[in-house]
Amino acid sequence: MPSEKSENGRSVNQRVTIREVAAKAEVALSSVSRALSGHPDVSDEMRKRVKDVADELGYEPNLVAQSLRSGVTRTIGFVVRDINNPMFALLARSCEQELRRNGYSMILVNSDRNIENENRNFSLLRRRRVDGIIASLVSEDSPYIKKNLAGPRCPIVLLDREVKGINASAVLADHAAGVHQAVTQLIKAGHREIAFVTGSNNVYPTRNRLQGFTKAFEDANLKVQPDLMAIGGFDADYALSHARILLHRNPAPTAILAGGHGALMGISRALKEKNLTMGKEIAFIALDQLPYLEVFSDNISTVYRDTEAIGREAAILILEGIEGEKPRVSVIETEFIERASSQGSI
Amino acid sequence: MPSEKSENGRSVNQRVTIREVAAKAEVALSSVSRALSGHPDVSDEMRKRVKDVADELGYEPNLVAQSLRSGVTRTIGFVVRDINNPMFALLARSCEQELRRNGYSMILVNSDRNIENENRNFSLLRRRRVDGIIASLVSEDSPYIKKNLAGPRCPIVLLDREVKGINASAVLADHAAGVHQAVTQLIKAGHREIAFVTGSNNVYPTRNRLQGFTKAFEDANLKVQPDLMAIGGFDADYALSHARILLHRNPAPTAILAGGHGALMGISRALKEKNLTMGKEIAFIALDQLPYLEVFSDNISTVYRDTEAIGREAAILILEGIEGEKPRVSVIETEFIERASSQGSI
DNA sequence: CTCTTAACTGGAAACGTTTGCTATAGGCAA
DNA sequence: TTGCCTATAGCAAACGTTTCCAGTTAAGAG
Repeated sequence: MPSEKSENGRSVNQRVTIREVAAKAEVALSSVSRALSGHPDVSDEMRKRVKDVADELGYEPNLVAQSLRSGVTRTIGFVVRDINNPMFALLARSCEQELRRNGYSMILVNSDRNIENENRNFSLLRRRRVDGIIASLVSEDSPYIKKNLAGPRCPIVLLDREVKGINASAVLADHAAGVHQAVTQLIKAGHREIAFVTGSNNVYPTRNRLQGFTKAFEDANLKVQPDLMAIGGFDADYALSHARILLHRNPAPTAILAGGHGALMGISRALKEKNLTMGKEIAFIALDQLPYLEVFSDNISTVYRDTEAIGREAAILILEGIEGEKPRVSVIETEFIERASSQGSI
Repeated sequence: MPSEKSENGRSVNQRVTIREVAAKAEVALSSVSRALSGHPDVSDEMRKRVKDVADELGYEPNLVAQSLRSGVTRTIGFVVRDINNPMFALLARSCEQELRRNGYSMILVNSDRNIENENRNFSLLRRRRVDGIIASLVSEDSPYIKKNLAGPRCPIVLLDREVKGINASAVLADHAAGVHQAVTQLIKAGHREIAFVTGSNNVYPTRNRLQGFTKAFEDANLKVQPDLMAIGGFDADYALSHARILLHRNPAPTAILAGGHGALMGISRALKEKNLTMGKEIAFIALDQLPYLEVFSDNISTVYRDTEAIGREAAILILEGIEGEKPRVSVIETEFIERASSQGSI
């Protein structure tokens, strides 16, 4: 392994460039470039000669220079609304895997539920000249949204967001179907006071879930009770305060749906305060694929969506965009998985 | 907000360059560069003029070109051994936050517990000319390790790894102390058959933990029982098969320590198979800060380490390295947090 | 034997910045 | 007035690649 030793007299701090390879191989720069990049106009002999010298010198092409010249960075930006939500870790991971399989790297940036941060993140990624951006937006109507989504030559994939007037690709989960199944099941089991804690109404998943929720009541010829729906924020503190109110209601809810990680955190704290156990005194259903749920407790009923599939699909869509294909929307199914916690005391 | 509209006649696909800013402001390229980068040799009038034009045109400097010219990418590579371990999500997140606060981006790559992947990851990051690499290595003696850690001009921070003959910085957790506390506590409570499932011996954390483990027995004038120590792999399957063996032992262990995420997964499955509950028939202690533990069940005793502090510290060390400071090792304390699960049936 | 063509190879210009050096202008001291 | 210094601005050369274009060689056709 000759490339391991610090190459004759040359300083170990200096990186070897294509120029040195060319010199040592006694060929032109352009030939080195072609030989190593798999260009067809190169003789076998030349290619071998160059490759040998490159290996010998431990040449590693400078991707920065390649990017500048070729205009392509082979990098995708991933803007995530709230990295504290473990669902996004799962999502980003599967997405990164798929991208890497296709020769792309990922730069992940976190907006921390803040629109200004989000805007800065987009700007950063543009300055880095990423080839595409996958984004989980804080909201669907930020003042910067037009600027950031209609950018020059940079395909966008939106995650679970609908922004009108933008032709970006998107991966949407069909939350409504799973929620409909779940609530229908609860109703069948005799539940009537079904509470729902979920995010704010200005994003697609909330709207979509509520559609499924209300439709389940309609289909059962029941009226949905508005004061059992806590809509307005994804964070745990919000969920906690609203869960407290819900639990003190009269009549008390006999079942409760948690719309995502934050809601689950808040609700589980509120339940503990009242010494209630999920699935015992109150039926409980979690939305989203929360990795720790599957990992640790196997009795929580869930409206499942395949988060890793979403990540992969996002990668596929962004690669399509880079290839110049038209943006398109991809829908991921959800499914109610019934386990012990949705039984409750009824 | 004039920069939002697609700037007079110019194609929206073309990015505006420093050259166009210079032309429109009727000054030299170099003046634009200096004005925007805060160089001192610029008059106030020039700076204002340039900034106004830059804003007007929506100029966003090309970081690729900047990097090529300046030799600095303001990017840190993060090589993670196994992204499936949720601890790393936590770690990477806090690290990224700290880096970003200092104007750096992070590229995260996953080795998937494979040495070849790890080697490729290092190579990729070098080609991208990252300014530094933070790495959680698969093992401490891969054949590529010398090449990858003694690289040119690129500071390295190792996470929980000791590699001799390399002068890289490192963040090490003092696992031994926490494990010692935990085991001592168990012994005091009357436990004698204490099992330990942990990773392979060729990495620092395992060795370090075992030191704490055996020392606790020595300090109590007891002999550690080698057949209760399952050493050899971090993955859940390994842990599962070994936990099965341990649970069938005679006399059965009355307490069990899980060395990290994989071990915990395996053990919890093995316990379920035998219909045992953590903290009931068998005392249970988890090592590492596993986010889902804190989040979901509040009764698991833990040898806690502040994972986010590790991430921050890694960021600090890598930034020091970039500043040209000498590598150094930073130690993070661990602490036994006693909760219900370590009571067991004794 | 010459001409055409194919198959390579080399030279040099770009990509968008930063930065060292040089030039100009005005201010101030002599 | 002259000379020098300071503050500022411009020019042009890098950074390490890719890629267009032109040139060379050898082979095959006539």
